[in-house]
Amino acid sequence: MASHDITERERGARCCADGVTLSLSMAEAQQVSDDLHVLGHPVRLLILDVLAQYAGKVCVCDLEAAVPVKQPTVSHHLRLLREAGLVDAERHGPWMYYFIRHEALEALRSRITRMLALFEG
Amino acid sequence: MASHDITERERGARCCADGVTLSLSMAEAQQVSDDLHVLGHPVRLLILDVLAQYAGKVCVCDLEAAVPVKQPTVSHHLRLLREAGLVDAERHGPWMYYFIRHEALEALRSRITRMLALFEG
DNA sequence: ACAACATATTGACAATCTTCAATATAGATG
DNA sequence: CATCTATATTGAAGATTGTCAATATGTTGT
Repeated sequence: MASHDITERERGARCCADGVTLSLSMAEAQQVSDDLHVLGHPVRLLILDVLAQYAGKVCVCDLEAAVPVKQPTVSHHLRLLREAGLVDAERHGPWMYYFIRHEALEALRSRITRMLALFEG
Repeated sequence: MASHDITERERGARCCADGVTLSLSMAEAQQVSDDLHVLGHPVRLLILDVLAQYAGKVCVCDLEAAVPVKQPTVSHHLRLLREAGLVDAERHGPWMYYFIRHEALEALRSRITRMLALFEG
Protein backbone atom coordinates (compact mmCIF):
# COMPACT_ATOMS: atom_id res chain seq x y z
CA MET A 1 0.00 0.00 0.00
CA ALA A 2 1.47 3.33 -1.04
CA SER A 3 2.07 5.73 1.77
CA HIS A 4 -0.28 8.37 0.39
CA ASP A 5 -3.24 5.98 0.51
CA ILE A 6 -5.86 6.80 3.03
CA THR A 7 -5.32 4.68 6.10
CA GLU A 8 -7.80 4.14 8.86
CA ARG A 9 -5.89 6.54 11.02
CA GLU A 10 -5.84 9.26 8.40
CA ARG A 11 -9.48 8.81 7.55
CA GLY A 12 -10.29 9.49 11.18
CA ALA A 13 -7.80 12.31 11.32
CA ARG A 14 -10.52 14.84 12.08
CA CYS A 15 -10.86 13.14 15.40
CA CYS A 16 -9.97 15.30 18.36
CA ALA A 17 -8.84 17.95 15.95
CA ASP A 18 -10.36 21.30 16.83
CA GLY A 19 -12.37 22.43 19.83
CA VAL A 20 -15.86 21.06 19.85
CA THR A 21 -18.44 23.79 20.31
CA LEU A 22 -21.47 23.44 22.54
CA SER A 23 -24.77 25.24 22.20
CA LEU A 24 -25.63 24.34 25.78
CA SER A 25 -23.74 25.83 28.70
CA MET A 26 -23.04 23.68 31.72
CA ALA A 27 -25.41 25.85 33.75
CA GLU A 28 -28.20 25.38 31.21
CA ALA A 29 -27.59 21.66 31.11
CA GLN A 30 -27.77 21.59 34.88
CA GLN A 31 -31.00 23.56 34.96
CA VAL A 32 -32.77 21.38 32.43
CA SER A 33 -31.40 18.32 34.12
CA ASP A 34 -33.00 19.47 37.37
CA ASP A 35 -36.24 20.05 35.52
CA LEU A 36 -36.16 16.55 34.14
CA HIS A 37 -35.44 15.13 37.57
CA VAL A 38 -38.50 16.67 39.12
CA LEU A 39 -40.70 15.19 36.43
CA GLY A 40 -38.81 11.93 36.25
CA HIS A 41 -40.78 9.81 38.65
CA PRO A 42 -44.00 7.92 37.91
CA VAL A 43 -45.65 8.96 41.16
CA ARG A 44 -44.95 12.62 40.53
CA LEU A 45 -46.25 12.32 36.99
CA LEU A 46 -49.46 10.75 38.23
CA ILE A 47 -49.85 13.45 40.85
CA LEU A 48 -49.48 16.16 38.23
CA ASP A 49 -51.93 14.29 36.04
CA VAL A 50 -54.58 14.32 38.76
CA LEU A 51 -53.89 17.94 39.67
CA ALA A 52 -54.27 18.94 36.04
CA GLN A 53 -57.75 17.45 35.91
CA TYR A 54 -59.18 18.65 39.19
CA ALA A 55 -57.66 22.09 39.26
CA GLY A 56 -57.53 23.55 42.73
CA LYS A 57 -59.74 20.90 44.22
CA VAL A 58 -57.43 18.07 45.12
CA CYS A 59 -56.75 17.09 48.68
CA VAL A 60 -54.00 14.69 49.62
CA CYS A 61 -56.36 11.80 50.21
CA ASP A 62 -57.49 12.03 46.58
CA LEU A 63 -53.88 11.82 45.53
CA GLU A 64 -53.22 8.91 47.85
CA ALA A 65 -56.03 7.07 46.11
CA ALA A 66 -54.43 7.64 42.72
CA VAL A 67 -50.92 6.38 43.34
CA PRO A 68 -49.51 3.09 44.62
CA VAL A 69 -47.56 4.42 47.58
CA LYS A 70 -48.34 5.22 51.20
CA GLN A 71 -49.29 8.60 52.58
CA PRO A 72 -45.84 9.71 53.81
CA THR A 73 -44.45 9.00 50.38
CA VAL A 74 -47.17 11.05 48.71
CA SER A 75 -46.33 13.85 51.11
CA HIS A 76 -42.68 13.53 50.21
CA HIS A 77 -43.30 13.79 46.48
CA LEU A 78 -45.63 16.72 47.02
CA ARG A 79 -42.87 18.46 48.87
CA LEU A 80 -40.44 17.94 46.01
CA LEU A 81 -42.97 19.30 43.52
CA ARG A 82 -43.61 22.24 45.80
CA GLU A 83 -39.93 23.01 46.32
CA ALA A 84 -39.51 22.94 42.58
CA GLY A 85 -42.25 25.54 42.37
CA LEU A 86 -44.47 23.37 40.19
CA VAL A 87 -47.32 23.12 42.66
CA ASP A 88 -48.59 24.97 45.67
CA ALA A 89 -51.24 24.30 48.30
CA GLU A 90 -53.83 25.99 50.44
CA ARG A 91 -55.31 24.76 53.64
CA HIS A 92 -59.09 24.51 53.89
CA GLY A 93 -60.10 23.23 57.25
CA PRO A 94 -58.39 19.93 57.83
CA TRP A 95 -57.50 19.45 54.19
CA MET A 96 -54.69 20.66 52.01
CA TYR A 97 -55.73 21.49 48.49
CA TYR A 98 -52.90 21.23 46.01
CA PHE A 99 -52.83 22.90 42.63
CA ILE A 100 -50.50 23.34 39.70
CA ARG A 101 -48.61 26.60 39.30
CA HIS A 102 -49.14 26.95 35.60
CA GLU A 103 -46.58 29.68 34.95
CA ALA A 104 -43.87 27.54 36.53
CA LEU A 105 -44.95 24.43 34.66
CA GLU A 106 -45.06 26.42 31.43
CA ALA A 107 -41.55 27.75 32.02
CA LEU A 108 -40.25 24.28 32.68
CA ARG A 109 -42.05 22.96 29.65
CA SER A 110 -40.53 25.61 27.51
CA ARG A 111 -37.01 24.91 28.76
CA ILE A 112 -37.39 21.20 28.05
CA THR A 113 -38.94 21.79 24.66
CA ARG A 114 -36.23 24.23 23.65
CA MET A 115 -33.60 21.74 24.69
CA LEU A 116 -35.17 18.89 22.79
CA ALA A 117 -35.38 21.10 19.73
CA LEU A 118 -31.60 21.52 19.87
CA PHE A 119 -31.18 17.83 19.25
CA GLU A 120 -33.33 17.64 16.17
CA GLY A 121 -31.76 17.19 12.78
CA MET B 1 -73.82 28.82 64.48
CA ALA B 2 -76.87 27.01 63.10
CA SER B 3 -76.25 23.41 62.24
CA HIS B 4 -77.08 23.91 58.55
CA ASP B 5 -74.35 26.52 58.08
CA ILE B 6 -71.46 25.48 55.95
CA THR B 7 -68.63 24.29 58.14
CA GLU B 8 -65.08 23.84 57.03
CA ARG B 9 -65.63 20.15 56.96
CA GLU B 10 -68.70 20.39 54.79
CA ARG B 11 -67.10 22.86 52.42
CA GLY B 12 -64.38 20.33 51.76
CA ALA B 13 -66.89 17.54 51.58
CA ARG B 14 -65.99 16.74 48.01
CA CYS B 15 -62.71 15.48 49.36
CA CYS B 16 -62.06 11.79 48.83
CA ALA B 17 -65.54 11.50 47.44
CA ASP B 18 -65.53 9.65 44.16
CA GLY B 19 -62.77 7.80 42.35
CA VAL B 20 -60.22 10.10 40.84
CA THR B 21 -59.63 9.42 37.18
CA LEU B 22 -56.21 9.39 35.58
CA SER B 23 -55.41 10.10 31.96
CA LEU B 24 -52.02 8.46 32.41
CA SER B 25 -51.67 4.74 33.04
CA MET B 26 -49.00 3.52 35.40
CA ALA B 27 -47.19 1.94 32.44
CA GLU B 28 -47.21 5.21 30.51
CA ALA B 29 -46.01 7.11 33.55
CA GLN B 30 -43.21 4.60 33.94
CA GLN B 31 -42.23 4.86 30.28
CA VAL B 32 -42.08 8.64 30.28
CA SER B 33 -40.29 8.56 33.59
CA ASP B 34 -37.63 6.35 32.04
CA ASP B 35 -37.39 8.75 29.12
CA LEU B 36 -36.87 11.65 31.48
CA HIS B 37 -34.23 9.72 33.40
CA VAL B 38 -32.10 9.11 30.35
CA LEU B 39 -32.11 12.78 29.53
CA GLY B 40 -31.83 13.91 33.12
CA HIS B 41 -28.12 14.28 33.50
CA PRO B 42 -26.00 17.27 32.46
CA VAL B 43 -23.27 15.13 30.96
CA ARG B 44 -25.73 13.21 28.81
CA LEU B 45 -27.35 16.44 27.68
CA LEU B 46 -23.98 17.86 26.67
CA ILE B 47 -23.13 14.66 24.83
CA LEU B 48 -26.38 14.83 22.87
CA ASP B 49 -25.72 18.48 22.19
CA VAL B 50 -22.35 17.70 20.64
CA LEU B 51 -23.69 14.74 18.69
CA ALA B 52 -26.47 16.89 17.29
CA GLN B 53 -23.96 19.32 15.85
CA TYR B 54 -21.38 16.96 14.41
CA ALA B 55 -23.73 14.33 13.10
CA GLY B 56 -22.01 11.01 12.59
CA LYS B 57 -18.54 12.41 13.08
CA VAL B 58 -17.94 12.36 16.78
CA CYS B 59 -15.41 10.12 18.40
CA VAL B 60 -15.22 9.60 22.13
CA CYS B 61 -12.21 11.83 22.54
CA ASP B 62 -14.21 14.74 21.15
CA LEU B 63 -16.87 14.04 23.71
CA GLU B 64 -14.33 13.77 26.47
CA ALA B 65 -13.16 17.24 25.57
CA ALA B 66 -16.68 18.60 25.87
CA VAL B 67 -17.66 17.35 29.30
CA PRO B 68 -16.08 17.70 32.75
CA VAL B 69 -15.69 14.01 33.57
CA LYS B 70 -13.07 11.36 32.89
CA GLN B 71 -13.09 8.88 30.04
CA PRO B 72 -14.66 5.91 31.86
CA THR B 73 -17.51 8.13 32.91
CA VAL B 74 -18.07 9.32 29.36
CA SER B 75 -18.10 5.71 28.30
CA HIS B 76 -20.62 4.94 31.00
CA HIS B 77 -23.00 7.67 29.88
CA LEU B 78 -22.61 6.65 26.27
CA ARG B 79 -23.63 3.17 27.24
CA LEU B 80 -26.77 4.42 28.95
CA LEU B 81 -27.70 6.50 25.92
CA ARG B 82 -27.04 3.53 23.71
CA GLU B 83 -29.06 1.11 25.82
CA ALA B 84 -31.91 3.60 25.70
CA GLY B 85 -31.63 3.49 21.91
CA LEU B 86 -30.99 7.21 21.60
CA VAL B 87 -27.54 6.86 20.07
CA ASP B 88 -25.54 4.25 18.25
CA ALA B 89 -21.94 3.94 17.18
CA GLU B 90 -19.72 2.60 14.43
CA ARG B 91 -16.13 1.68 14.65
CA HIS B 92 -13.70 3.30 12.21
CA GLY B 93 -10.22 2.11 12.84
CA PRO B 94 -9.31 2.75 16.42
CA TRP B 95 -12.15 5.21 16.93
CA MET B 96 -15.78 4.86 17.78
CA TYR B 97 -18.03 7.32 16.02
CA TYR B 98 -21.24 8.00 17.87
CA PHE B 99 -24.38 9.41 16.34
CA ILE B 100 -27.93 10.20 17.32
CA ARG B 101 -30.72 7.82 16.31
CA HIS B 102 -33.17 10.46 15.24
CA GLU B 103 -36.27 8.27 15.07
CA ALA B 104 -35.72 7.18 18.66
CA LEU B 105 -35.06 10.69 19.84
CA GLU B 106 -38.13 11.90 18.00
CA ALA B 107 -40.27 9.19 19.59
CA LEU B 108 -39.01 10.12 23.02
CA ARG B 109 -39.55 13.77 22.33
CA SER B 110 -43.09 13.12 21.27
CA ARG B 111 -43.85 11.08 24.39
CA ILE B 112 -42.50 13.82 26.62
CA THR B 113 -44.29 16.56 24.71
CA ARG B 114 -47.59 14.69 24.81
CA MET B 115 -47.23 14.19 28.53
CA LEU B 116 -46.42 17.83 29.18
CA ALA B 117 -49.44 18.83 27.10
CA LEU B 118 -51.63 16.83 29.48
CA PHE B 119 -50.66 19.13 32.30
CA GLU B 120 -51.56 22.36 30.54
CA GLY B 121 -54.57 24.34 31.55
C1' DA C 1 5.02 -10.08 18.16
C1' DC C 2 5.21 -5.64 20.20
C1' DA C 3 4.42 -0.92 21.45
C1' DA C 4 1.19 2.76 21.41
C1' DC C 5 -3.31 4.36 21.35
C1' DA C 6 -8.71 4.49 21.67
C1' DT C 7 -12.37 2.86 24.05
C1' DA C 8 -14.87 -0.41 27.20
C1' DT C 9 -15.42 -2.88 31.44
C1' DT C 10 -14.81 -3.87 36.33
C1' DG C 11 -15.01 -2.90 41.01
C1' DA C 12 -15.29 0.10 44.70
C1' DC C 13 -16.93 4.11 47.05
C1' DA C 14 -19.79 8.06 48.03
C1' DA C 15 -23.93 10.41 47.24
C1' DT C 16 -28.63 10.57 46.30
C1' DC C 17 -33.33 8.68 46.00
C1' DT C 18 -37.43 5.99 47.41
C1' DT C 19 -40.08 4.09 50.65
C1' DC C 20 -42.40 3.33 55.01
C1' DA C 21 -43.35 2.89 60.16
C1' DA C 22 -43.52 5.81 63.78
C1' DT C 23 -44.35 10.13 65.41
C1' DA C 24 -45.54 15.03 65.35
C1' DT C 25 -48.49 18.92 64.15
C1' DA C 26 -52.62 21.26 63.28
C1' DG C 27 -57.59 21.95 62.75
C1' DA C 28 -62.45 20.38 63.89
C1' DT C 29 -65.75 18.52 66.87
C1' DG C 30 -67.87 17.30 71.07
C1' DC D 1 -59.53 20.08 76.89
C1' DA D 2 -59.89 15.42 74.83
C1' DT D 3 -60.34 13.21 70.73
C1' DC D 4 -60.58 12.43 65.99
C1' DT D 5 -58.98 13.25 61.34
C1' DA D 6 -55.73 15.06 57.72
C1' DT D 7 -51.26 15.92 56.57
C1' DA D 8 -46.24 16.63 57.54
C1' DT D 9 -41.84 15.29 59.40
C1' DT D 10 -38.34 12.17 61.07
C1' DG D 11 -35.35 8.43 60.87
C1' DA D 12 -33.85 4.25 59.05
C1' DA D 13 -33.10 0.81 55.44
C1' DG D 14 -32.49 -0.55 50.78
C1' DA D 15 -31.88 0.64 45.89
C1' DT D 16 -29.95 3.35 42.37
C1' DT D 17 -26.63 6.53 40.44
C1' DG D 18 -22.28 8.93 39.35
C1' DT D 19 -17.52 8.83 39.48
C1' DC D 20 -12.89 7.18 38.84
C1' DA D 21 -8.51 4.17 39.14
C1' DA D 22 -7.20 0.08 37.40
C1' DT D 23 -7.51 -3.08 33.97
C1' DA D 24 -9.10 -5.32 29.72
C1' DT D 25 -10.02 -5.35 24.76
C1' DG D 26 -9.32 -4.22 20.22
C1' DT D 27 -6.70 -1.59 16.47
C1' DT D 28 -2.77 0.27 14.09
C1' DG D 29 1.96 0.91 12.78
C1' DT D 30 6.77 -0.90 13.44
